[in-house]
Amino acid sequence: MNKVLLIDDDVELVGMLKEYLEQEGFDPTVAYDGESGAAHALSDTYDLILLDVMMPKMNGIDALRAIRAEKNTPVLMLTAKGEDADRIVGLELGADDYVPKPCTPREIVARVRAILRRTQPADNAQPVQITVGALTLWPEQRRVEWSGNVLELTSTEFNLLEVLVRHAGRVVSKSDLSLQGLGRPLARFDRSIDVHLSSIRQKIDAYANGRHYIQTVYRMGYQLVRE
Amino acid sequence: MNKVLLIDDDVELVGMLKEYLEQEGFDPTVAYDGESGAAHALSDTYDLILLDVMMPKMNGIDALRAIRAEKNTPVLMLTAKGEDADRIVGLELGADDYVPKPCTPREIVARVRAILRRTQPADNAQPVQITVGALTLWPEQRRVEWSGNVLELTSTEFNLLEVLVRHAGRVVSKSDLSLQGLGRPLARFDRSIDVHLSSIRQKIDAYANGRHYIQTVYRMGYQLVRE
DNA sequence: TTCTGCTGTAAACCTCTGTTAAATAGAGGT
DNA sequence: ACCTCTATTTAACAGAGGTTTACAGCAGAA
Repeated sequence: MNKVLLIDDDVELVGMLKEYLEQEGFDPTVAYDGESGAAHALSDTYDLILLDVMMPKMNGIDALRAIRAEKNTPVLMLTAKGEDADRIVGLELGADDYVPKPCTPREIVARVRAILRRTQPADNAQPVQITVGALTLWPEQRRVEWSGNVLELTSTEFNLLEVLVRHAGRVVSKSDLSLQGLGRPLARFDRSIDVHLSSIRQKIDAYANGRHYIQTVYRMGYQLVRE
Repeated sequence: MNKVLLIDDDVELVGMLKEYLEQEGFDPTVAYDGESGAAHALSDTYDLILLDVMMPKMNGIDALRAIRAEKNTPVLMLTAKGEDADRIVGLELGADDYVPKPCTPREIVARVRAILRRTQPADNAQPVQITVGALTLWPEQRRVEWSGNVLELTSTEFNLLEVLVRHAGRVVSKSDLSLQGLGRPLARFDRSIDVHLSSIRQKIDAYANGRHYIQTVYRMGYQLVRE
């Protein structure tokens, strides 16, 4: 359930929108001016903030500025018609999107969904970080560390190690390694996998003392041992 | 699904653009001259019309005039190089925007989205701003910042970086980069992508200290690292 | 043990990428 | 038309990365 902070002084709109958001499976919190809105935004963690531009006490621009000074929560601005200048200011300050008012709750929720889709990857998304023993691997950064030390791998070496890490503790056949790591089926006398594994091992050995973390399983493939 | 009418006699561009529009979730209809284009526009209801200026039978200006006589459908004009006068006329006649040719499908779709955002704020949700790590990109304004510093990119460099940003954390093949960023399929010995990437990297390196944010994945493509 | 097929690794070889510079193509101005 | 400025593509070469080769060492079977 996504927490949404709704900052707007239009009581009627807020009431309607809050109801609509609840109905659509969100968990909305409400603030009626920029000051208390910003306070809420900073004191709690929200998945998204809906922020009106025109408001008493502290307008949306200043509220956004206050929020952005400390947090990076996605913000969707609600702008009244013809506030074209504000639109640019809003964008420069780092609002993620804007909806021109007047608009229906349906339109707003569509935007909210779009932003959340971007900011929080769906469930089927892969983990950001995979750790096996002393080895930690970040697929989206193509980065590997062995107990804090960065391993300087080439891209193919990284691909192969990634496959092994994802199947840690199980034997991975050369055929699978070739398919997933090199992107082609294993040919009859192809020794590439062996050669790459050899160099990966050498790079790991620089930090691992003695133990062999990548084991060869005769005629079966390779396996990354998990502690 | 937004219905888009595409009126242009450039068969190659139309083919590519149609495909691209479908891919991006639009429902394109095609006409190859002004006369049949205007007929389509008047006989059916579209959310937007893409209209080339230079065409056989009836040019874009006259087609626009014919359409505007009866309908108020948003129109995006495609103008060839140096048709400066035509631009103004086009806008005076009530075109909503124009794109100077040559341009990539990507650029056109960005404009289409911008217009639809104004005319029907709901469905075509597409955030105004995309942030990946220290990098923030505004597709509609064709503007990029690296932690507050504006990156002065050329048009092609921007296109390529935009593609990478939209696929942040995943590898994008040179073939896709060429198609989406340069608007043409990758040829056998084409090194353009590499050269552009090199200069984008240099511009980023001015602000990034040491780390490589655009990684090369040997034989696969490039990947923008995601924090 | 001895034979056979598999694996480890270094080195040769070849392909791909990074980068700079030169050539080409456009756009704007005179 | 011609020149100028800028963006993009092509060309060229150095260097990094990947594959193949070659040979030594190993594992398992007879």
